[in-house]
Amino acid sequence: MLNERTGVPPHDCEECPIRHRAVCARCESDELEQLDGIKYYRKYEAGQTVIWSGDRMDFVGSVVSGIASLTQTMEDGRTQMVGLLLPSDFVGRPGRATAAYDVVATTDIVMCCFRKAPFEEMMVRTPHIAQRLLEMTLDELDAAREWMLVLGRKTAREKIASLLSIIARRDASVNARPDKSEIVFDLPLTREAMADYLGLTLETVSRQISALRKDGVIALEGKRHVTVPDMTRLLEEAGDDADGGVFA
Amino acid sequence: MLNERTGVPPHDCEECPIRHRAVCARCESDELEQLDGIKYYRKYEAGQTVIWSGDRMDFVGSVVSGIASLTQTMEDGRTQMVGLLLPSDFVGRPGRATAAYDVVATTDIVMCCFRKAPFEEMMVRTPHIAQRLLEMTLDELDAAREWMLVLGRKTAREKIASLLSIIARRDASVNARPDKSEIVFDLPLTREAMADYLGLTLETVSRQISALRKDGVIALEGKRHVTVPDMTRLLEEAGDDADGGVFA
DNA sequence: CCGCGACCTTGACCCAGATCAAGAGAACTT
DNA sequence: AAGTTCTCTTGATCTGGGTCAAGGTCGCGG
Repeated sequence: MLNERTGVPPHDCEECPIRHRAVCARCESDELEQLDGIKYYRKYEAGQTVIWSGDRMDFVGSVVSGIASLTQTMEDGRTQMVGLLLPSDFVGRPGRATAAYDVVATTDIVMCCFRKAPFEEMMVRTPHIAQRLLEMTLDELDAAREWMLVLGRKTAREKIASLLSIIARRDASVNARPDKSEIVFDLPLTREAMADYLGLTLETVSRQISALRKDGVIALEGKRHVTVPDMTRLLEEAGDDADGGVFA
Repeated sequence: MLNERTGVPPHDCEECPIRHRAVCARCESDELEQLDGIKYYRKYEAGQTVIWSGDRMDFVGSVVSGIASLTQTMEDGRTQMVGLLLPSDFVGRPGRATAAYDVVATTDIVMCCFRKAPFEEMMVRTPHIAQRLLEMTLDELDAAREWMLVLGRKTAREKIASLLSIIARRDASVNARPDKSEIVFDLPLTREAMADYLGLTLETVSRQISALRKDGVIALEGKRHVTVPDMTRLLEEAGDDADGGVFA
């Protein structure tokens, strides 16, 4: 659902009917057009749970605005975020009846949903869509495996730098500023959410962010507004060589 | 590529043309039949690298026998295994020109390969196959995310128990012994490979295996032959409730 | 039979990150 | 404006697992 590796921008609507109406005003006619009546928008507030793991899931859809997360929880309360859902990311799995993870709105979000049965019918009629879904799922798989390296082998500092890189990159693809080399964005996650994503505690997240600030790798205004003066430096800190890794 | 979550046995050939000739002698006529000439078998010895990350990859295929692994490596040598390829698991990604990870033969392996271009042509002609591939990719994605929880939040002991559970389960689905409740199998991985999969060092792996043996959770004969007297106990040690988690 | 190399085990010590604890901002209610 | 709550920071201390080091076991080739 997240698409860090390829970083496909959200507006490639011609070849991406799924993302169509959810994010792109340009597209006016499409297969999905015929689906009106089975398509609906839905809003959730920050902190609300969209679906609980194990629940019946009778829709698929994509995030229009805001950020949601996929989370797994153990009985004793330990939690691990397994995916970030940014605008244009797809939610739900054709052919599966129930949700495998909790989906939680991290900020206020709007989702564009399709009832699952008709969507699946359309998938069978329209091979194009199945192909596109396969493509997207492979992207998600790459992102998940990239993240396994982060979780298994990187230090806390590298983990933070990796996360900031990904967010910076996603943000940059939306708000391109070709004139200036520095990248500015707002962190869409609390320290706790970052910790859940990185397999750390929130205290460690806080300390490492402070350390990166102290070392001039990033600058902070308030708690959430981040400036990255030198992206190459941040990538080095993430343990990726500048042109490989997450940005390949 | 690995399929821990659903644990689909390797012989569902009627609905799984991809696995067809690679693993199942029953299937005699199929789309893939027509592909002879573009299909070939290949052997690798334990330790050999099948493909290097970044290399051009002009085939797809599946593992017939033996075990291979998908591995990522950082410049400084830290490595993380991101997938285990057991017999019947699929390798390669339609639509991608290069390999994203190193594929290494962990034991001697035989692979059944198809040249990629004709395979992709067939995929377009045969929607059935695209659907099946999507299904398999979703399974892999689930397995990868399951593993993110293991890497991010579990203790060393839980990690070992999780890995043993997965191997026991895969093995059990092949060599079902309905008469006895205890499960017996040979570890197909060195301590170092286990460490790379679990995000640990080989010393910690060794210590935790010793601890599980001392506590009667498993029994060892030699270094590789494992007996699990009580699977429920092992699952508890893995931090999964007995009927949830990896075995869901 | 011996020596060698691959694999594994165990011990001693150390450190990155967890845990526990205290408090500071900032955005709300009332 | 004062309280409340949510979020974040920072300090002090503890510990799980990493690191370094020293064998042990087994299979293989000479």
